[in-house]
Amino acid sequence: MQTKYNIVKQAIKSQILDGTYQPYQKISSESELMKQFGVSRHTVRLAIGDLVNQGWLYREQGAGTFCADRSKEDNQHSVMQKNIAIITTYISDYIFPSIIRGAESYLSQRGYQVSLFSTNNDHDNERKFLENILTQQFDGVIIEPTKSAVSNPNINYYLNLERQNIPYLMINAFYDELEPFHIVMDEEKGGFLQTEHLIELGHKNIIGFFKTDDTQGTKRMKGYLKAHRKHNIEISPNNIIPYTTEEKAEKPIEELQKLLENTENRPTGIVCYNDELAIKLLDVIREKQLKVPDDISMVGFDDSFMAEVTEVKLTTIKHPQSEMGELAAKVILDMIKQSKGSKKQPMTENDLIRFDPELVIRNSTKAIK
Amino acid sequence: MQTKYNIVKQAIKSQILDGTYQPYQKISSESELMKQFGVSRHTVRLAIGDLVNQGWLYREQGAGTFCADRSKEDNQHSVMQKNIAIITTYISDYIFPSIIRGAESYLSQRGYQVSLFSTNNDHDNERKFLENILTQQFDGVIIEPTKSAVSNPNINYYLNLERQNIPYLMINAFYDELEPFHIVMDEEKGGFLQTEHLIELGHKNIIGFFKTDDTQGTKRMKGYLKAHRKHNIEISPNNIIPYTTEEKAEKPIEELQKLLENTENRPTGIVCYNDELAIKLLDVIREKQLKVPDDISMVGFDDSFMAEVTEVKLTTIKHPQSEMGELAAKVILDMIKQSKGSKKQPMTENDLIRFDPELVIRNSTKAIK
DNA sequence: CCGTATTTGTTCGTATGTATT
DNA sequence: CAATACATACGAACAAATACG
Repeated sequence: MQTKYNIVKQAIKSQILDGTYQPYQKISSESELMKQFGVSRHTVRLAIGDLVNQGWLYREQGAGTFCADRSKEDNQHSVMQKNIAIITTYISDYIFPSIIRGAESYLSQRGYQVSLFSTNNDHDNERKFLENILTQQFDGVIIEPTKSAVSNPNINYYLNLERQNIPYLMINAFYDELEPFHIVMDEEKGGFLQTEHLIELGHKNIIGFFKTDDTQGTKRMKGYLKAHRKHNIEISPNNIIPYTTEEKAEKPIEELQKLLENTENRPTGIVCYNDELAIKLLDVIREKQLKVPDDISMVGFDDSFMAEVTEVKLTTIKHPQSEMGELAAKVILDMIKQSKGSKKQPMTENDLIRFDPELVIRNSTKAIK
Repeated sequence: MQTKYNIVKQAIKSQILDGTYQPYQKISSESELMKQFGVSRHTVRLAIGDLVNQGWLYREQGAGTFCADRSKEDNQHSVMQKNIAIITTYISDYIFPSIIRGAESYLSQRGYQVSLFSTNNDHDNERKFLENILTQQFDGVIIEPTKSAVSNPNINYYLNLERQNIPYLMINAFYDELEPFHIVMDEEKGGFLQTEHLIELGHKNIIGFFKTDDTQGTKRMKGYLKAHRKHNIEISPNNIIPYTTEEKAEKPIEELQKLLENTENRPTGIVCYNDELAIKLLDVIREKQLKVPDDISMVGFDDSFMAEVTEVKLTTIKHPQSEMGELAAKVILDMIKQSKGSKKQPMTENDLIRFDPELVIRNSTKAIK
């Protein structure tokens, strides 16, 4: 017991216990302790190392060694695995697997474990998962909001996450009421680019298909309207076709069939909510013996693998997919670090990262004759 | 993570997890480890120190360092959440998201939490995840084997899962040496059906593209050969084109381009490893101004959404995807129940479930003139 | 039981790298 | 950019406990 490092250890521990060092307060640096106790640096490090392992102190490279806060010493976190939860709407949706991949690979390389939850766009499921996450020890949560355009009944659960100091961030969309940290695309600009591209090619009769139960769809629609206004093109209300998740399998197809039967005033351009829909509508157009892009131009959204799968390579908007996932992973780890670093950052500036959309021109669009 | 002491640490931990070191067994002495890893004693002691702190080892002065017994470790597991791990090769691969969805929805409805790991078809990653799973408290594991056709260096980890009484099952393929419970398709029959379909349509010159670093590919190839033999059709060795995961982006495309240049003896049928490849090869055929199915018939595999995405709707083999995931989830829960029910079932009968493949005929195949 | 070799424990010195302020 | 503080790594020495012939 009379080892030098043990003496140093006891001395430091005493100072913690008698309140000389308060939680989050910096203790003497290693070189100061060397002088104080007249021992080598190695000995000091041994002493501090033991105290760190026992949860009395924590070290920060470049900054110093600090007194830990043992007041909220819930569980045995020291040995616990680091856990991140990802809540998505649809696991097998064609975009989200890539986002998950980006996040999973970044996180697992850093020793985090990723748990996956899929709401199937149902608020009840979302609630169940949030309860789950609150009950357990998750270090952070990445959420793709369920039905982001309609009001969310689970707001309280998110507020509870904040209260429990569990960082979360939203991806693709976010609930307005919460003003959470979020990573999204500039959807409105995306919709604008889609539409303006067609307008610049001379199209005037442009149909827009938008899924309007998430904010992505409503914002893309806004961009569609904006492009029309900017170029002083009149919009027929019939040219906007909104649909919900439940209707997505049928309604857009039926509506397009109706529109194409009207031979005299047939639309020449189509703005699609995403590539998936574009591919489906392509089939409708083929059935009517029409050609893309000769008879009708169409623009997709997401630049998913689907864009290059058919004989018609889609003009579309680039979605950063896996980079977005990786960034989300990076940001959530930052947030975790900050939330553990004592005082909360006031989050003054814009709590968001917005990706700029980019038009990828392939051959589903063509200038009008 | 690439610090020397961390390398030593991981190496020792691996040997604990793969069973090289059993509880209470003495590990190499510090001086031996110094020689083994070519590092200083200080570094070795750092590594061992960490592992001691984490409860993997314990030291006895004068005697040595020993492997700890973690089996009867405290834990309030009874209150713990139920956890299932899923290890896949590629998260965003076009089939696997559906399988995961099936499993996730079944498991989460029953209060289990699903953790996801993606190996990117790399054995090192697989090992890392297995170590992870062994370290924590998982109730069961669903695994899509990485590079199932080549011998697996992580067998010891699977054996350790058994030793720790953690049930696991394999999906899509399995490692032969382990004889694990597994859920697969009858891949050979699938390959047979693909090929026989073309033969019955009068095709004789049929190219087969097979990814041969997983067992699915080699078995489908076997079916391809069997169909030829059954119908007494000679096989040119040049008609079989094997490729590995690493080559999949280039080799099949280049090989097909070469084959199509040979105008006098052009193949009339193509059997594809999967729909994804079929779609890619379709592009090659289009470039050569040839038509599917008029000039060339092709058969895909998996009946994924890709099969109906182009103007040519693929004839393909139906893959049960999400049902397979759900079944895997069901079975793993059964296995967990059994493993907790004291005595092990002898697993007498066939420890497997095999899905029967089914041909889906669309319009990428046509009788030869 | 003794003595010696082995093995871990403690301590010092030195040097270089990397993160923070 | 420079100074500061912790992180990693090498080398050396002696102490204390243990194993074993």
